[in-house]
Amino acid sequence: MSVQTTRDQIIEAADLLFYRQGYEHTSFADIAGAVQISRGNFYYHFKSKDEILDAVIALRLANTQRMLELWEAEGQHPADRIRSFINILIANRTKIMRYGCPVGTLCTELAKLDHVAQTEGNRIFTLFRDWLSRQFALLGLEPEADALAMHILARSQGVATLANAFHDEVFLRKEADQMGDWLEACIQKASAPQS
Amino acid sequence: MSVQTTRDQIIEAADLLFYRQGYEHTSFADIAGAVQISRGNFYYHFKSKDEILDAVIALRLANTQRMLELWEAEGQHPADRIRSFINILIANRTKIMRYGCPVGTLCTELAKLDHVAQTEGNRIFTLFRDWLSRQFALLGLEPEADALAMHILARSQGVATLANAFHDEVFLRKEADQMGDWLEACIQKASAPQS
DNA sequence: GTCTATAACAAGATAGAC
DNA sequence: GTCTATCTTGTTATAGAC
Repeated sequence: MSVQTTRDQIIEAADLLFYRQGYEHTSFADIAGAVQISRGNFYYHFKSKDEILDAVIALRLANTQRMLELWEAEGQHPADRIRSFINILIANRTKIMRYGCPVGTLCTELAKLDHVAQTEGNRIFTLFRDWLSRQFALLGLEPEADALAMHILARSQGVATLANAFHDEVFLRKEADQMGDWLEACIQKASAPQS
Repeated sequence: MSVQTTRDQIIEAADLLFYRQGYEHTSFADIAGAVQISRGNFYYHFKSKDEILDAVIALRLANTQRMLELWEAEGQHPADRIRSFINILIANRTKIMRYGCPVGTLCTELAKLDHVAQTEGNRIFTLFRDWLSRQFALLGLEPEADALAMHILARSQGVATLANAFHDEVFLRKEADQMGDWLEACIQKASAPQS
């Protein structure tokens, strides 16, 4: 791991705490404790708590972008890439069952707080949405590509919410499988002649 | 409207505020302001904020129970009853787009706060789950009834989350329609011979 | 100039005594 | 019902170390 500036450490600690405890429930004292610096020292790096949130969202946007580009490079077929998306439910199942989806829970919280960063937070969703939409378009499902992207995005959100509430891994795996089946049906439909 | 005790007024006001602003972001002062009583007087009725939360959850449990019994009485066929469930997305679309699903957002917040009332809050989900499961069983989908209940519950949660983030009514309506289609396919499958 | 720690601030919270 | 106590929050001011 490369050398981290104090600023980066703050952002990283805040990122983790915002995910685990929520934005509002995380105080400067919490972050300061994690980074091992004094509370007041924060203000050399950030002018306000909102600014830390902005930085965390920017980090998540960058990380998401990078992940999507990786999936794009790794998956030859668009269907493989969409499977990479479905697979995050499995790969992150432990965290999801404990803390929910990082994107969904943040956007939900910001909406409830009527926070100014709401729009910026939703851009993480938009990143997934547009990327998925492009994959479905590549599958030849052009006119409905965005609706299909929103559909699978919603499915994953719902699964995360219930897996979090019920701490149910069997349910999570079963639903992920069903999303895979649904994808297969989409591909079949794309390669079938127009009805 | 019948006469309300002060206690009932507090619970009702807290119920609304917890939904709109979230539990943690709602203070005693907020509730007191809504009910037009002094902060101290509140103490006569509730010893702590957690106690108000318990009462709010109890109210929501009772209201949900009543609603499910109504759907059961109104709908002759189990499919009609499940359609009543799907229809709440449409009926409450304005609130959902502004504040999300009352059940999902509360359970998500309590999970993040690691709150003691988490288990009690999840019982609202369980109420829907068991009721839906019974309806699917009545449709003759016995062994998979609970999985189907969880599936449609997850779908509705995902739709609420994304409709809230994107404030997209068209999406919400389209997904509700698709849930209706999915239900039809379930019924078909139930009446078809074993494969 | 770069970074950090300490102290104190006002506003807000819950809790509770009277 | 009023009034207070105490704690925590985000924030600022200031002073010191590298």
